[in-house]
Amino acid sequence: MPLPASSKATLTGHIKEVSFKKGHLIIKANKIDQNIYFIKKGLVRAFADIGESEVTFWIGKEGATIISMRSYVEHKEGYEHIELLEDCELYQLEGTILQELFLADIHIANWGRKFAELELIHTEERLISRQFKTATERYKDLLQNNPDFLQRVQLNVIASYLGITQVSLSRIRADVRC
Amino acid sequence: MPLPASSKATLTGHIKEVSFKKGHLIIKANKIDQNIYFIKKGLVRAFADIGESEVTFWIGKEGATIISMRSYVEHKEGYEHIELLEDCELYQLEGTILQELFLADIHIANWGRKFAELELIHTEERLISRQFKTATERYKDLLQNNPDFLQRVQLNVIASYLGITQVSLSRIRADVRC
DNA sequence: CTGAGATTTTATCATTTGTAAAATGAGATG
DNA sequence: CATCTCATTTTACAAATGATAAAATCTCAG
Repeated sequence: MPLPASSKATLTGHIKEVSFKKGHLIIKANKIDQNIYFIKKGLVRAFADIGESEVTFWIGKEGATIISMRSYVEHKEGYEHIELLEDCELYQLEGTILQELFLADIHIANWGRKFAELELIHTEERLISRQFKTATERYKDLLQNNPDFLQRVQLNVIASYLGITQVSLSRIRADVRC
Repeated sequence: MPLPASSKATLTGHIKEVSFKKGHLIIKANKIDQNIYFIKKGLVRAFADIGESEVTFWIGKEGATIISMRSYVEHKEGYEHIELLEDCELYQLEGTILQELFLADIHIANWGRKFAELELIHTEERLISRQFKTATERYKDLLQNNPDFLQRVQLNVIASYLGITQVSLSRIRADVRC
């Protein structure tokens, strides 16, 4: 979404650069964290605790935006942890400031709208593909669209992201090789 | 999302009421349709053609908003058909007008932002639940949250919406009865 | 280099879900 | 009422995936 120079300056004026080590939990579940981060360098996953286990439902790399969805949208406790899978350099923007900017600057409001809309399409497409594609097809899609994830992310996380067990993923990988 | 009276008046000024019969395809896949509809009365589903079969990935009733997601967001051909499951009364707003209003009225821009954000949370939660809940749990959730869907929607559509076959759904229903 | 711990793969069996076809039910129509 | 059509359920069998445990492989500090 294009932003006029003045709005862009307003935004960047409130941004500071931060970096964290691999393994750091930048956002914790069941807390309100309205901060928004943009990944300059590194790799990150969002996961939710489900009873004993955890479900990874999002992986982001350079260029992606990190938020606690429910904190950002509804100012309530989020359901996800966000963990750095690599050492990361991030741009940080305080959520409270962003909320004010949304109300003050129409270009920023539309930029925020576009962000949510694009994420929405992306999530909806994943939901649809989950609905009719086999695990093997989903793996191949990942291989096609984000081959670097396979190099950079542990397979148990990939398996969770694909909605299967690690053992199933291993079987699929063995099949695909042939 | 609260709207000041003036913005609300602007919006409603551009709205017209329309109604269609059950079975009507209000939005067709592979076309650009930027219109946005609000359901006053009735029931609607969105589905995508996948080879021979179709995947229902959204069901909306009174109060819901109907759009062709990719048309609305990216002004490209949408991937979904939207079909009326009952006779419907709808409020219609032309997409091109709405896009102009987004750029002209900051309150409407933020209203549009909020809409996308809430849809996003809802879709993400469905994706997560799809990732770790069994088909039986998803059926019980639907029973809990939208019991009327079971009365108003055919079971083959419900099955598709839950991401299972109609046979599986029938098995689950037989189990749940016991 | 070596060994401990982490990660990945294999093997086995149980369970879930899919496919196809038949049986049942519920309405509509003549 | 007889029949037709469509929706739903049931049955039988096949395929995919899950659970568990064990083996193989990889990583890296010492």
